[in-house]
Amino acid sequence: MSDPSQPVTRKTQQRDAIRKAFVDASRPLGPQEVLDLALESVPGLGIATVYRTLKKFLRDGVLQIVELPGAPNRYELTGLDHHHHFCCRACDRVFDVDGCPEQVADLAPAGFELEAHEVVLYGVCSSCTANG
Amino acid sequence: MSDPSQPVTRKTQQRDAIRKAFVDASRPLGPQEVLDLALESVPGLGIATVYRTLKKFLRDGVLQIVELPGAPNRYELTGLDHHHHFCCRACDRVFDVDGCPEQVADLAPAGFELEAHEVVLYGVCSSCTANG
DNA sequence: TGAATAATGAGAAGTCAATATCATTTGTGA
DNA sequence: TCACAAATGATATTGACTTCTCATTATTCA
Repeated sequence: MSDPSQPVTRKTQQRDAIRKAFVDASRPLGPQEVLDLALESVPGLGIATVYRTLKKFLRDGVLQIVELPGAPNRYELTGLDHHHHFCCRACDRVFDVDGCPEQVADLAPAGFELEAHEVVLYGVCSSCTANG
Repeated sequence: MSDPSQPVTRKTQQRDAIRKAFVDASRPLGPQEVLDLALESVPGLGIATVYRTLKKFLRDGVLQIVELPGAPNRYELTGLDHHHHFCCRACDRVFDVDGCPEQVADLAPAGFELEAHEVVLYGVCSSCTANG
């Protein structure tokens, strides 16, 4: 479990706050969003620590990257069921979407080896629809 | 047809070569790919001209942007039928994929307004499969 | 509690795609 | 052919996101 090439991990307020941000949000978060949310728990938290922690959580398998077209990377907790994402064009937040169109696997041209796929929905989320 | 806010458009070797690159390739191209392909027609072509021309072609409706997760923008000719894209992880080229999973429209959560969607396939293209 | 050292915060520095600058070249209509 | 202005090529610059540096702080365990 311990990797001798990595220093011993300590438990810190900052890391707890960052982990908590993901658990509470239940949606993919970008670095700035993580900072904004975690600042509520740890005033003074810096963006550098957010980036460092995201990187560490990736290494540790706590988080995984969510890449979206034309947008900076988001991060989400690992271990979720296969799902896709909805980007709200009004608030720029990203939400999880359950399910997956089965025919996706049939789209690949003949002779192409399909290894993975992404489905990204765009529109307006329910809270923006209500408030907008 | 002519926009008085824009200078008179001239016909140049460079623009012809860039347009030709898209027609010949029949797939989305990134700026560097465009440069590489168009250099065969116009030695000395610069990357700045490629960017300028892509922007102009976007304004003119000749090209449209293809945004892909975690990758720089590609561009493709407008007027194609609705389609999606396949990214080859070996050669990093992007190919068009005909068709669309119909159930995509059903994925959006209740209360969310779906306006558009993207489907991106990842894998190995046929030529890389053959040569790899 | 105290030494060792991991972690942090602030700001500098790096990356990389995309844009701006400017002297030179080239296309176009007269 | 000429004169004007659009277009180009080389390069500097921007802008955003991310990483690095280093002095300081905080955690851990003997």
